[in-house]
Amino acid sequence: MTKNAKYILKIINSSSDHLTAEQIYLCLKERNKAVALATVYNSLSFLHKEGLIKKISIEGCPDRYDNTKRHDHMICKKCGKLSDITLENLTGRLQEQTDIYIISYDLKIIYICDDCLAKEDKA
Amino acid sequence: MTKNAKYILKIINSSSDHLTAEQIYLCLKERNKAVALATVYNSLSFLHKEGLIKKISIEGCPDRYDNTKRHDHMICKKCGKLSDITLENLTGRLQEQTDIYIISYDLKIIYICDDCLAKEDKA
DNA sequence: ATACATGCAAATCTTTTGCAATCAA
DNA sequence: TTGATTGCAAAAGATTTGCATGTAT
Repeated sequence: MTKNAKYILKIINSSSDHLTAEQIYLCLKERNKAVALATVYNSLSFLHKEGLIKKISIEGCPDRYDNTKRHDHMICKKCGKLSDITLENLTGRLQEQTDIYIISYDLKIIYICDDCLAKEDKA
Repeated sequence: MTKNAKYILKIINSSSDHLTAEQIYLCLKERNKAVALATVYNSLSFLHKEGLIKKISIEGCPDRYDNTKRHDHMICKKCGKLSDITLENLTGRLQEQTDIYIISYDLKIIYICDDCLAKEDKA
């Protein structure tokens, strides 16, 4: 694992946001650890391949990177905000419904966040 | 709804595959309904905005377009093949676990398809 | 006549790659 | 010294946009 990959992993694991490659790049720069954006992408690919980070693809947005602690995601239909949610043993519940062996899953719940609900109420 | 959008919607609804914009473009060409790829994208955006089609984003692949009949997806971890699966009232089950009002969800189950399992067994 | 739909090319954005320079074992 | 790591620029691939033209109401 390279020095840069380590920094990046640390950033991802210590952030509660879901960072894009660009944000991670800027974050490294701020900490005076200059790297090329291409190197960030390369390191992210490596970390992802090794299963050390999770990659979240959302249509129309750059990919986001997340820690691997098990949790699911919710996306606000209005503003696109991404937040975490943890559901109880969903793999088990899914597994009950199919014979196929489920390795893992990727769930995004679509909802409307409180901010957007408040805005709607006003209108 | 424009003429092109109608054709495209028909193609998506009558296909059991999950087509990319490019495939839809080629499909139209075959049927002698020439359109520009940009127009396909524009029509797809429109259809998606109107909720008439579903968009599936998978990392590293072009987006795929799907009919809106409720069903979920499985992705083979090895070969990336995308298939359909229908789960019983998952929204209800999810809703039991959270107070947030769930509009819908997007689930991808990660598994290993039969073909890839067979290949693994041989090796 | 007006507003929308189209085709084409060019622009954009994210991500990957090639290659030369650098670093570490 | 050898091979991996980096930075930079350029390429690649998917999607969007600008604009001039065409079409339908």
